[in-house]
Amino acid sequence: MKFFEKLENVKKCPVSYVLAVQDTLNAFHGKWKMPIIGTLLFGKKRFKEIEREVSKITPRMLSQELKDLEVNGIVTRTVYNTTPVTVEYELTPSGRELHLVMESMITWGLQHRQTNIMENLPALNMGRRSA
Amino acid sequence: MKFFEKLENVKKCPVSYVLAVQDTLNAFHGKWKMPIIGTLLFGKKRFKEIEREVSKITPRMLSQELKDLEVNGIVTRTVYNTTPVTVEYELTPSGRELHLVMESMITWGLQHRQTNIMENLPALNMGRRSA
DNA sequence: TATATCAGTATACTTTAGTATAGCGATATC
DNA sequence: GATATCGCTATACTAAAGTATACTGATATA
Repeated sequence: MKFFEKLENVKKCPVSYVLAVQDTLNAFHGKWKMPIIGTLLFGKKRFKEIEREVSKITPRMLSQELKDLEVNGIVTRTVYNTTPVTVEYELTPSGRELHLVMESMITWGLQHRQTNIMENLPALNMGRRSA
Repeated sequence: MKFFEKLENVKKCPVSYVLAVQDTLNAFHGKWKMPIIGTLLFGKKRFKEIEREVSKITPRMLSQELKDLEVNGIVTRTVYNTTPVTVEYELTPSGRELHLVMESMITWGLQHRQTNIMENLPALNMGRRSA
């Protein structure tokens, strides 16, 4: 995927690429999906486990986001007929592949901080996203 | 950056990585930053040019997002002393590097659609983000 | 009998994000 | 003299995202 290496090629950027980017941003959309996916990269987890590990999330938000991720093919939900009921959430293969996107984000983020931390510290206080 | 290749390593994931991911998501945060960055990958542009090329954006949002991107070190703003005044927006080197993140998003998005389009079409209607 | 756990849902609320519309002052064109 | 362009800002609004708090029913533990 070296398509953008020649910047002229950006002009040939097809609609399907725009949709692909949108889908990816959607996977991380909102305040909670990233930490949820992050914790599930460690392995499958139950509802209450995720709730405990994702700091400050309410059950309402967790429930909503897990449904969203399920509908979008990023996690699977499995109910076990125990008492009380056990529900396990696990990343799909596609969901697990998100770690590649996260790696590119880590690379960019680290580089960006390095090149900006000298000149304009205030830049890094932007974080609308940070609670 | 093969850190996550061994999944056990995820457990060692340092705080700086979390911040890096947050910074990157921040760069794309909201409805408009992605299309703005996208259009600026073609080269530097003036305010009105961007307004024309990013469909349906209002000057209020464009102004706000450009400020945000500037403060975050992703675009530069240059004022030329012409009449009427000319203002040019351009991606910083760091901003240009975002195309790597976008590539990984394209790769994931295309793959994800391929593996999901057979089984559950409804999944791809999720798009909260799409206007 | 009282309390806790499981996986959530219900209701009401606050905060943040985005939209709609109008306007600025200087200059250039009709 | 009327209108258009430049790069925005001001005000008022709607819609979306997120929070707070309480609650469910079955079971297990104290």
